[in-house]
Amino acid sequence: MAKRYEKVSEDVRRRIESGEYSPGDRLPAETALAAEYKVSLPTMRQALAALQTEGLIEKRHGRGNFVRKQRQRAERSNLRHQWEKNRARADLKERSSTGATELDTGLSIKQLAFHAQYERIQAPEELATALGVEPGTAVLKRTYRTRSTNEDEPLNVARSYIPYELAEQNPDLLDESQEPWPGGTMNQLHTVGVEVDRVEEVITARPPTGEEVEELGLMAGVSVMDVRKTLYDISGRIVEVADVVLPGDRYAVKCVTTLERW
Amino acid sequence: MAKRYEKVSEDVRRRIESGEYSPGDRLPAETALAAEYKVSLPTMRQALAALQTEGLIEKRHGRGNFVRKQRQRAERSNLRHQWEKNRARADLKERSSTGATELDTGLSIKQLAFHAQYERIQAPEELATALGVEPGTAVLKRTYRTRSTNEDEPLNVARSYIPYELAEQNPDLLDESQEPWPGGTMNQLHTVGVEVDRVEEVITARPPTGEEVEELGLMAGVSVMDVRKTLYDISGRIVEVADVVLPGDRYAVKCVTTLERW
DNA sequence: GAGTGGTCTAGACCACTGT
DNA sequence: CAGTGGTCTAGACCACTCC
Repeated sequence: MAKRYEKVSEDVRRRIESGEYSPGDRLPAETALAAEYKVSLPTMRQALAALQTEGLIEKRHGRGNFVRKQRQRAERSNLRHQWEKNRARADLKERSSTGATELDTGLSIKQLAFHAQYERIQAPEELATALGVEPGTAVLKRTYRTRSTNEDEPLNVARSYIPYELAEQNPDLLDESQEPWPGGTMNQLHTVGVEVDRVEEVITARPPTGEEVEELGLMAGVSVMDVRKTLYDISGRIVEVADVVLPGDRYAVKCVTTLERW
Repeated sequence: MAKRYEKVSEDVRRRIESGEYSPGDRLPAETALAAEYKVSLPTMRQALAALQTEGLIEKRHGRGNFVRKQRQRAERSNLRHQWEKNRARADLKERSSTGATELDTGLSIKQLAFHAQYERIQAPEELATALGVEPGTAVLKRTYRTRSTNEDEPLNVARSYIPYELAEQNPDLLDESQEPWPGGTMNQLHTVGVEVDRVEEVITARPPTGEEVEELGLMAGVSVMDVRKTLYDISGRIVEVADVVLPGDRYAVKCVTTLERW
């Protein structure tokens, strides 16, 4: 009943969990393992691929198979929205001091490299629905890439969409060279008279696309979280929709809900 | 530069996205595709495996490879907590009418099959930290499995942990035959004098373990979300910790944050 | 039983890593 | 250069699904 590669991967898993190999250790070469378990090389590789998918080992071309270390996760809490709103009306000096991503990661502003790209697009079907506008409406699309300068691995990619009609009320908002904008989106919206009332975030999980594996430097066998954030102003109008892609092994999303008292 | 299996999977992806094959359609047999692309069968299979990992196709043993349909997602909103708290003090009739999972899925209470299992355990290290108690403290562990009676696929698995000291104040809370408890955990806690003040949920994403693939009937190439929920009462004490595993292709987690007004 | 995908083998050759 | 994993082949045989 049990397939050979399953038996093999079970045994290797057992050996890792028993501590015979610790996080960071290199496993014996695939040829050596194949000989030890008396299976062909492709079968051995299938067994190891299963462990990689589970996130237990990490394959490094030309170097070996390594027991994976548990990474420390950055935590992205929804409390950041109140924090950001509070800062939206603060003075320039305070707004410049730190941003929301630094809050998540615990890194200082100098350890984060930041790249923004602006574009004027016409809203396709799905986006128009999300923004509550007619398809084809002009929208300011902003693409952000955040990297840590220590590790060269990127942290996340975000795409933000704002009705063009809203953004053009302040020409500075159309200029990508102003990034990183001190005080973030909440301050930007404040400059065009918008007060944000409610933030809705919808989180889903899926395997990364091949493109994202490249872009985010992901290991095979890692999931990503899609976070779609929708900002409503105090009149109930949607003022921003943003899609953030977070590596599943490096991020946790925290959602704090305070309940009404009895 | 480009590997053959990548070229092949790219082309098949293009053909699917162009609409040559629609969701639900069967692709040609692997042997036929291998011949068409002039690659060996294993290479063809590697190309298809990549598309499976991306969630684009679904392999069905003995039947063929099918273009995957986008499933409808159940949405698990944090508004459910306020909703549940409001019902915790309602009368039995109202509490019995429907529960939080029905709220998420839009299914009626009769379409959901429910299985609960209770256990008294001693808190291991990690759990003790999460509950804010000493390791070894007695804890009531409750395992819930929810299935839809239409589709035979299970919806989710949840494990809940409550300090035993708290649960034993009401003997009914120790009896698994009382499940499904009308009014849910918030009502259960209410019977021992606890008012919940704050809910914290931490969401992470990862590939499923082999066990979960079995248990939740997942396809290979699907991610799962781990939701760790922590309930605080009005004195700041932790009264429940729960771990929920949600299939990434069938669930979305929604987090609504209402901000203070200027 | 015919057709499909799943497992497994034995071995060739390529690409990356470190010395 | 030696050692390691990555790609690819050609083909045998097994397991599942449907008619």
